[in-house]
Amino acid sequence: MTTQIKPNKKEVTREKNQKLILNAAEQLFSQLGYDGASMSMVAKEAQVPKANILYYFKSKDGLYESVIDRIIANWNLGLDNVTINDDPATVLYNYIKSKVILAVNQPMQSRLFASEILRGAPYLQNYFRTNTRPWVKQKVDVLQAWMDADKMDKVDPYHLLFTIWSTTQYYADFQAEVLLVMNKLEYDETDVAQITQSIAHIILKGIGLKIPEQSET
Amino acid sequence: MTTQIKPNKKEVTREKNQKLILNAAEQLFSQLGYDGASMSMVAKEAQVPKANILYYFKSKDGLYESVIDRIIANWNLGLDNVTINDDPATVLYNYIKSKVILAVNQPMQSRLFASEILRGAPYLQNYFRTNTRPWVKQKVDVLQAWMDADKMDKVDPYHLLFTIWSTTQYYADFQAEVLLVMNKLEYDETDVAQITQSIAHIILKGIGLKIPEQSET
DNA sequence: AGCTTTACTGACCAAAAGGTCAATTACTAA
DNA sequence: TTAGTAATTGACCTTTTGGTCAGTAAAGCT
Repeated sequence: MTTQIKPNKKEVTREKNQKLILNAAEQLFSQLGYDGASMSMVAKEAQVPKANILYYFKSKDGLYESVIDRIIANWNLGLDNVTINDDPATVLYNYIKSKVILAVNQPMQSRLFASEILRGAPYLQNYFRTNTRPWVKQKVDVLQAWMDADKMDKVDPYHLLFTIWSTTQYYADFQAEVLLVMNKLEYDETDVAQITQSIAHIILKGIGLKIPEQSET
Repeated sequence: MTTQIKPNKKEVTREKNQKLILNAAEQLFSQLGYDGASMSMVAKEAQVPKANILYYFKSKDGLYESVIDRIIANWNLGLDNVTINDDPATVLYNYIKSKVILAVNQPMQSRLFASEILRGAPYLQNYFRTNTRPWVKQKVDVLQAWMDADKMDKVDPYHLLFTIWSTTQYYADFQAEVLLVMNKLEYDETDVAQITQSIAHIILKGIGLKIPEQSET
């Protein structure tokens, strides 16, 4: 008898409930912020007794951390495996494009991070230190190498990354403003292309690159 | 006897106290958000009885609105009196520069707006509709005219404005992230110039302009 | 000085917050 | 089955929340 994959009803329902709770919490936290969302709201939204949430996650802080952890787990900073041999224009164009798509289609997570950072990133500090910082360092090195090889303009690589992040995330975090200013109710199908085009034009040309002809993902 | 400018002690102290309260509230709201800051915190920070705040501002909402109103009153969207005859490079360079200075030196207000917009801009909707939207429309027209006159690249003027806003405000709203990633404790004197230079290089070149040699304000 | 009116505020309140816990229900394994 | 254990949750607790109000102090006016 080999150890079977026991279905274990307990674990199954627990995992199901936890997912339910985390989904509700993610939505509410991203919509109302940490202080704006209450445990009872989460309980109601997830259709689960409040005490159950506390039982699973110990505290509101614990729940919040779990929400953040789950997002991080599925988080892809992009630009994986870039090397100095890659073509900067293609790489950066695809990066911008993917970030715009994320911003328009899944703004919740971006907003949760944004409100976290606005408050000084109490829960993300560690993540930034141990993950983002090394990641950035690595990309900065590649960018610097491209610049040294005269493949692109010499600009501060950190600020270049911030420029890409800010311009793309803006459409998620400040969606309300963008829509109000443009007098729209929501983004439509053409917007992703339009936004990508505008940002890519400015940034790529801005660092001495050309938008690649046809870049398939 | 002409009507004198009566010093009126009552009004004087009231105004002084209100300013005290508004300052404290602005700081706390921008730091902790609407829900994160409580009336008693504001009272303590302003060194004023809580009931006094309620007496002046009716409710927490009222206080919050007053804070926002005061910021808006001193708000300058910049780019005043731009016309098609101005030089795009100079105008945009100065605009970027002034926004970076603001972001680095007075991030509080930017953050307050940011957290407001993140939540769907419940209190700013009206402002955006009646002020920002017309302002943007006007600038967009000038930008469009410059493009039509081949003074700069043809890009969507709305997205160009968003690009300028996002890149500059990023250093205020996401200061915590920027500092963590760059491994700094705070911005130093050289950062303003460095940031301005990087952003201006990318954006101006990105729309076919050159950074003006020496632009004094 | 005395009277009126407005400005203020300490004490209080109901509601909602996050969190605890004892009692009750499942499951599981023997 | 059934005993044992873990999962669940209704009721409850404390603290804090935004907000009220009756009483007091302070101007202002004549």
